[in-house]
Amino acid sequence: MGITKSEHFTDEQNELATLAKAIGHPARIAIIQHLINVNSCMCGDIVNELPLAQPTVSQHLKELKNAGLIKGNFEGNAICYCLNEEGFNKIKSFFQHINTYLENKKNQCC
Amino acid sequence: MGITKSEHFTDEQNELATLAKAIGHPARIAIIQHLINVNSCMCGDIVNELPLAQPTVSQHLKELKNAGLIKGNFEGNAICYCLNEEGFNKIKSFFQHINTYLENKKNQCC
DNA sequence: TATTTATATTGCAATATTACGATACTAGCG
DNA sequence: CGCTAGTATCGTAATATTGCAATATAAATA
Repeated sequence: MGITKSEHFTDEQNELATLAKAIGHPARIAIIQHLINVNSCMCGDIVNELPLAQPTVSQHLKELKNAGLIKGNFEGNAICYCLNEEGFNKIKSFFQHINTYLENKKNQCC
Repeated sequence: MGITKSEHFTDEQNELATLAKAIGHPARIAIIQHLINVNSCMCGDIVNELPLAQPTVSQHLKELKNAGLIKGNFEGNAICYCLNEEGFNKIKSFFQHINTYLENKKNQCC
């Protein structure tokens, strides 16, 4: 139905899913990578970096912001975007957990 | 349009997005967590663990499998699913890159 | 072979996402 | 104030995702 039954899952599961989903689009991956490359904060010229129209980029930025993966500060009439540690820290432990498990597993199955 | 302009992005960006997208659903997070918990491989009783109907679970498993995050082996008439290191390793370096960046950044902006 | 068990596939309805043109909003500048 | 540059929001079309009932498939077992 296109509707996710979030109420049946734990808060942690829903939160991790929201974060992963926000990352799950090539344009948003590109935005994250670009924010890492231009070490100092970037503003709206992210639009120039992407093959997408300004409203579309704006929408992607909004989703990353809502998920807590980036933050944006007003600087005059422009906006300075950068990565938000908080969001990434939340996913970090999830993947660390998986990696630890996979390292110890040693093909017990499959 | 619901259509992603994948052709405008790099293979790496598309691949990372596909992986993240596959993880970006609470049911699929739950499946991954369950596969970690029951250290030995699980079969179809994942269905019993989730508040979803069997066809829905089957569909989620398929998506995780297509993304390369799990694999499934036939064992008699049942199927043994487990995590697939390959898929997780691909995301690993992406997040490590981000973490290294964030650790060195020290609030230069925003 | 018929039955059971385990899983996948099909088909469809409901909803979500993606993309963009048009437009609105906001801050700085002349 | 009027204008411009930078962003956000609205509205809408196209497509994707989610979920499930019904059904198909496959292996084991009686």
